[in-house]
Amino acid sequence: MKKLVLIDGNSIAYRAFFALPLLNNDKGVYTNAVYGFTTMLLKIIEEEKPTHMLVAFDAGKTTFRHKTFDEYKGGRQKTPPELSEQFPLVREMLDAFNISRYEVENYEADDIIGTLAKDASSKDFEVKVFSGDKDLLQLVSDKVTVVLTKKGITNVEAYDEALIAEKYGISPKQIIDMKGLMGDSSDNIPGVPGVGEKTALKLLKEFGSVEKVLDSIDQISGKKMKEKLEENREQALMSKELATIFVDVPFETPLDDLSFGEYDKQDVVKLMKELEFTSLVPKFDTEGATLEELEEITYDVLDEVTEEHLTKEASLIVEVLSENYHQANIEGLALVNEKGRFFIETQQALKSRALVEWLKDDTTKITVFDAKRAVVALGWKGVLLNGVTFDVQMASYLLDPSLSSHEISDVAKRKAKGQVQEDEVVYGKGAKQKVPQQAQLAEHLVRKADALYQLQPILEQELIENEQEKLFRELEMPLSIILGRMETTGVKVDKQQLEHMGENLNERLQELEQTIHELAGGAFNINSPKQLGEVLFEKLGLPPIKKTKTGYSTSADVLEKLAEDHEIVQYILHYRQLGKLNSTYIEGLLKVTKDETNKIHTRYNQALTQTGRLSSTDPNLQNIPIRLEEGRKIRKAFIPSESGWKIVAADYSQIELRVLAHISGDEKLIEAFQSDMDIHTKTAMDVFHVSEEEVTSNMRRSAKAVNFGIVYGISDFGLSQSLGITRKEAGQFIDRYLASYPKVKEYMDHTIEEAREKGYVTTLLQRRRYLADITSRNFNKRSFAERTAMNTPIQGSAADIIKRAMVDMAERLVQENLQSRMLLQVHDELIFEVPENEMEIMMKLVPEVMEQTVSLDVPLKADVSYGETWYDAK
DNA sequence: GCGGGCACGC
DNA sequence: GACGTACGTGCCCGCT
Repeated sequence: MKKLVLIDGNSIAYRAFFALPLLNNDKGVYTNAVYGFTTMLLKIIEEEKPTHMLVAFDAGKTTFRHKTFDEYKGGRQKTPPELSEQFPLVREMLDAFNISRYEVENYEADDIIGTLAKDASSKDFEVKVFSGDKDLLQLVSDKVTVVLTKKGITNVEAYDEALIAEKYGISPKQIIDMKGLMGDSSDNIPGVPGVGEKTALKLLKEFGSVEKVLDSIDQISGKKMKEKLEENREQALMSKELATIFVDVPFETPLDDLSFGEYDKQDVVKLMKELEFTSLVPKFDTEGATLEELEEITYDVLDEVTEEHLTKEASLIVEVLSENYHQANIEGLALVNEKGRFFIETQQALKSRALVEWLKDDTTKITVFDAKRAVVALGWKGVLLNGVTFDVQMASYLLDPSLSSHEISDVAKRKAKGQVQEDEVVYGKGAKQKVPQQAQLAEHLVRKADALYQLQPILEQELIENEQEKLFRELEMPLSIILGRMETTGVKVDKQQLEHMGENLNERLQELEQTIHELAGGAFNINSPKQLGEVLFEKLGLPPIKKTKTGYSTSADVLEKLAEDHEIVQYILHYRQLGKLNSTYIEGLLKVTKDETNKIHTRYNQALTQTGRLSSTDPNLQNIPIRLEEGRKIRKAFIPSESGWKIVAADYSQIELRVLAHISGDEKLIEAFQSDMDIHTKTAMDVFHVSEEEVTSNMRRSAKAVNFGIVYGISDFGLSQSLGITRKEAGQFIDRYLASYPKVKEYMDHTIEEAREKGYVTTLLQRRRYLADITSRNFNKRSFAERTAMNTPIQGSAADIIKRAMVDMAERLVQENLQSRMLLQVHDELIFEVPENEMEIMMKLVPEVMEQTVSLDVPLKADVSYGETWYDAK
């Protein structure tokens, strides 16, 4: 049965406003009425489950009732501005929920509600009216219930005919007569003076209506009462008229257009967050699970998996909830293929011979989401997953790395395939994350697997259209397995070494702290930029060189400029340096080192960066210190996992600039690399027009900074910062560089042009990056997009190359039957652990594979070294 | 739990 | 001339 909920918008907003303290958010906007209104909405949606809904508002000040009685609603307090300013927000909230709202000149919300209640009852709707106003009770019928707020806003009472009879002893229609007699001070309806609720009810029970009471005045006992009624005959009739809800308001919209159900939950959450209704967001999310109308999905829960259920092609979910999938719990599995949709409980799955064999089969074609996660999580449980051929997350990432989410639910939504709830909705997040009961879990996993099953051909087609199929199949998919193996292998650390360094650092930090506090003339938290700023720039009166949003900048480049002014500064810089080492690297690494094995298992994110590089987390092993000797010593703690083995490290020399030489075709650059010159010296020669002998260390330093800028796409501003020169000088520098390498200039212009035409740039192996801002009228946005257009093919192609080298290298290790293991990748560097008897071959093989993995117009060069620790492999 | 400031790598 | 300037991760602080 259809159910229409009608809400008296003004009344509920008023109630909410006065029931709740005058909350405001941090922008100073009052939100208490919106908040109360929203909680009421959520409650109504949850409890009433309406199929149709409308919120009616009063429009304007005057209504047709004012023609009858111009003092109607007179003497009423003006709506406080703190409330009236909230009405637009209430409307916004309703729009987010996609709930109809209506207001019309001349009529009150009551009249709109009355009109619709009448119409809907005649069409066999069940109608529920929500208000704080007793007047509405006159609408009650066998089809219409009126819910009145009692106390606060969510404490309500539902009135049907029986309850009205019980409370007042009259029928709903007689509520109007009651108002006619007793009046209503809040609406300034006069009624009959001297007649209150008691008398009115008594009269109505006896005579039935205002008219009949007036016709029968002679039968009424009490002289005074007779007089009052006689004197106020007209006023009583007028009051009745004023209290009568008008049920024929012009309203064109067909009832069916008031249907409620589909709306964008994101919009609601966004608005709730804007208004800082953070407490409602999770509440809403869990309700959202039932709000979103998902079509039913059928599936089987398999207690026993047999060959019957397994086919060559399938989609698979191996649900790992923890962000870190190493040694993680698997919550359940789901499988979709032409035989059906299946959920398998984890324990059942792991002990099913048929399933485990199927997972191990490398001739199957399995579609998953985040292949590495599934393979690694199963791997830790001793189960091999070998048949993955399609990773939906990876496909989505390659098709457009700029998309902020490659979650199944988002990809499904984007491609309009499959109906999936967001993980966050099903599981919650943060500390409140938990696995739902099996039925809900099973359905969620099956829906995800089903979506993958449907998404796979679509994404595959798009990859083919983009000419990215090869990148996907031959590079990223194999690489994901290789990375998973590297992560699982882990890298061994010398805990005692770390602990020893930690003790030493702690001692020195204490001494430094004491010195700094003494020089500052008091104790403070050196790690707090706020407190440090106060000490340096207020207490000690040093000149503040730079400001941040929140106060003084105390960054290293600022402090370096102040080093001459006060002795304290050098100690602070040193304190910072050692503090960083201690907290991030010593304590940080010890925290993530596995106890039994003393190994660290990082995770590489292969579907994140905009350029195609990897990133590394938990811990990040791509930013272990190297520049300063003090920090570099951390690397002494990274050791081979087997005795007698060594660490071998190989890094590409100037891979980005070689890529630039190749794609620009610049003869001078190519020639420099073919003759294996020091590229920064060469750049200095070309930019400053001097011979090799004439290049000073300063010139080389400048040239190096320019090359750095080219590689990372920095601006003239960025270059000016790194060289400590003006922006103008930096700009001239870049111009001179481009004049020296005309083909580079051509490449830069060409790639920007291409980005403008196509909307994206590509790398050597067809990786893409879309640049929406390339046509922006905003200079900054456009400039940034242009630098990105120039830089991404360089950095991205370099990423392509090392990734391919990793795939090649993994293959060669198998081919050559080597025990050596690839452990880490740091953007242009690969780290291995190698047994003694393979040292000779690896020292030759690794650079060879890295150099030969692609053939460019310039040679690639990889330098290789080895040692007992990562530190020593230099 | 989150944003800001800072610092590490490439 | 604007206005904020390679990316990514993680620590601590200070606020909610």
